[in-house]
Amino acid sequence: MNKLVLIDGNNVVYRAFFALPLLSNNQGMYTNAVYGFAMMLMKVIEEEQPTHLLVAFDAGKTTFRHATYKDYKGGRQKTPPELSQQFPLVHELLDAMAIRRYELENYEADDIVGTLARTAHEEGFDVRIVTGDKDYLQLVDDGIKVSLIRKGITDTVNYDVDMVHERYGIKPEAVIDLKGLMGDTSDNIPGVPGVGEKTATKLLKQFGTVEGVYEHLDDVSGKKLKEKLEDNKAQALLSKQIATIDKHSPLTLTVDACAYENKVTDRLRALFQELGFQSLLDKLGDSDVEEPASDHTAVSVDVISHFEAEQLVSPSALIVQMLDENYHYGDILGFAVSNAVGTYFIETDQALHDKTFCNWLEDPTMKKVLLDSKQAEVALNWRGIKLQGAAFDVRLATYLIDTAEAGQDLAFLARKRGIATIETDDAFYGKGAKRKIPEGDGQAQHLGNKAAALLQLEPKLIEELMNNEQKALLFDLELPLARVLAKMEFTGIKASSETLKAMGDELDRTLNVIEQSIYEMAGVTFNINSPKQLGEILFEKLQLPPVKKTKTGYSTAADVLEKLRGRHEIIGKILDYRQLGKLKSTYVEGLLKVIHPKTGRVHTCYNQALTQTGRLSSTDPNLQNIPIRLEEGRKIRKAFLPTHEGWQIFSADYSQIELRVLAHIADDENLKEAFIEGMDIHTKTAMDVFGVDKDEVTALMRRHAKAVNFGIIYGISDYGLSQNLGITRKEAARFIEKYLQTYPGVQRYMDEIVKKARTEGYVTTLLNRRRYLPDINSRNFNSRSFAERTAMNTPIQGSAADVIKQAMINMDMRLKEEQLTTRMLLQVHDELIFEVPEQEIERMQQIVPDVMEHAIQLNVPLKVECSYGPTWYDAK
DNA sequence: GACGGAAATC
DNA sequence: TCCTTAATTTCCGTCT
Repeated sequence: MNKLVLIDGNNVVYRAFFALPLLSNNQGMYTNAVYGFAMMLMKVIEEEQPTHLLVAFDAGKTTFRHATYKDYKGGRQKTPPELSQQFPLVHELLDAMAIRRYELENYEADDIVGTLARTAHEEGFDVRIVTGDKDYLQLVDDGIKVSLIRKGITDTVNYDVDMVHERYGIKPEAVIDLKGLMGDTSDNIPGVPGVGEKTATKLLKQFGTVEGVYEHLDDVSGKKLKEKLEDNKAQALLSKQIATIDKHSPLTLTVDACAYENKVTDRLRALFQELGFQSLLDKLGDSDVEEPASDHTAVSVDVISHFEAEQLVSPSALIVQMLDENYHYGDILGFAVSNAVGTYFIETDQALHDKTFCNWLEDPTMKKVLLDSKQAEVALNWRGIKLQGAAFDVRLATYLIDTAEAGQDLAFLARKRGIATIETDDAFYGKGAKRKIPEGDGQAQHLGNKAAALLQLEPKLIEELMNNEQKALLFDLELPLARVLAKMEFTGIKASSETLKAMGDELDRTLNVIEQSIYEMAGVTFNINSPKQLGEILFEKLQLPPVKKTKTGYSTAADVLEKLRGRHEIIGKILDYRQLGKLKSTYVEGLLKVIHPKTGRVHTCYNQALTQTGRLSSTDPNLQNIPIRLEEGRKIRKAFLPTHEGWQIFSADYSQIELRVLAHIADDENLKEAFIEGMDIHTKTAMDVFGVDKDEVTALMRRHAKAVNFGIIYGISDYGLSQNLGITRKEAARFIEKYLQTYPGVQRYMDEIVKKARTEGYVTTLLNRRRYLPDINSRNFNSRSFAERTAMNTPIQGSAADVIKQAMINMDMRLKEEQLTTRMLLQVHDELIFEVPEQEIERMQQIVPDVMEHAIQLNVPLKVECSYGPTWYDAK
């Protein structure tokens, strides 16, 4: 049987808006009404399994009802802008779900619903109406049911004829009479003053309709009531008329046109992603149910076995497709090229043997638009091809425009800019274990689509960058940096598996001993690595006092255990076990797995378009968190060596770069002075804050000053500082106050940057990197506070990232200019690692500080400290 | 396969 | 009254 579901769009969207807190996505768009509406839709579709579906909206401000009664819906509050903004999104949602929406000039949603309900009912449809408006109950009939939203958005009561009778004591068609008598404040319908639900129901039970009441007015009991009815006859009849849903409105669509197929489209996925609806995205489930491929064949793709020179013009978009995230190891699945001449797909083997194509790849005058230029360059490098002419990188561009877009699939990036022709890689190849190349030749089309989208995206993205004043940031910083990083990654750093294995054996022996003593102290054997089991042992069996809880049980985090250290000797053992276990599994075993079998080197992947602050991140392996703080861990660094005998590992790190950047941005005289005078910054802070002379600064004072300095660049809270220093919150608050008095420029900066974030919605770094902070005006204290701290921190951390990125580019050029054989290997946020032949050490000690300290001119000096040794461990 | 807890870095 | 210090990655155990 056919089933039609009709939804009063306006009503449900309103309901959702007021039922949910004012959510927003990462771009600051309000989304709560859309979210609630989507939830409701998905629930109804699942429960009702409709064959036909329509969402009706009110059109414009006036309807035929205003002609009869000019105050209809008068006195209503204006729609808040936070809500009206969301209606276009609701429309987009419905389009993405391929659900019919409809509005009709002069008519309200209920007239559309009423008319369709009637016609569909006559055609034998089962009809279900979803709304929060009780007026709709007048439509209830055999085969027409109304789901009335009670509270929230998904809590509904289903009304059939019996249910209406049970609740109101009248037949559904008498609902209009009820309203005629009692009125409706929300629609500004007057009714009869003094008649409420009780009286109205009683009257209708007796006389059936409003007209019936007036026909038998004499039989009405109660003198007062009779008078009131008499005086307001016209108003009662008018009210009934207004409350009556028009079941014969002049619709321009038929029930058939509302046919609905429950399909999950890429477009919907992309929209949910854009809106940040992760939970709904998960609900959509796997992407097996896809749009028909025909939607993705708009681009005509030539599958070729070799290129003619005329087909490779400049500029061209180039897709170098891989499946494996790790481009050092992964296979290239094929290439696609799209340009003014056409769009082409070529298989990997044929491409790599095609002279014309390879020459084109290596020709710097032939401009290429890429999705991820570093990935392409490194992958080709492993195949002996030196990619040149990488003129544009969509990944980097979109990252700069909005860091929140980091890691989005090309399909999403393109769709957002009106190019809706491609599927996501996850949809096309499948994700996780199911990832594979689909049967048939669909891949050529998919990659062709991607290349064509890249080509179209470039001018749009350049315009967006221009509007943000970020063109220089892309073309003079990130894009050149990608070339430098590609080289560093491909070079890799030599790692000794012998050293690692020896350390692993040593760790195993120690771990075994500790493990046994822990079991002995506990009296049982258990899995020490399981926080759950460990919690039970410590806090139940051994009766230690729990300090902190997690969602799932007792916290056994290091800072918690540290507080229990004196209570039981097992605590120290557990901390040791944890520490060494981490070394063994992550660093010894982890690193052994990623030493390249052919090169004996470790090739990390830097993610240049991920962090919200502009820093790089490093994966496979992460070489930015190799231990250094504790000696046991630091030994891991002994496994990292220079390529050649007699060479050195050379390390150069910025001293206090973030505080220097803060001094510059805040333009604080006192803080600047400290750096200009070359003082120890923490001692200087201690002097200023405690008002003592240099030689009066105690170790404790310096430690406190250091903690405040550290906290200040993270956007401090008094609570945080008190935890860190083990002092009371009040004392911490006084510290901070004192600090900000000492450095009034910093205070001014903190105030201004938060204000700027509030008005502009984002903050920027020295080189115009941007971070949006949608939560800055949130009513939720925590979200807002977090956004405020982020506003203070991001310009500092991000500008420091700008500085070192510029330094890397300059360093790369300088090495070339001076024709050195030294190679840059790693970047660890404020530190660069090189391998240097003995005879170049002296030169490097001059060049590196020079280049790094002058990467970007600040109004305080930058300072770089260098060191070197036969292994990374010794470069200290 | 997803999630939470823990730990490593700057 | 809440709740409370930036940014990451990796590993392990547990649950579905």
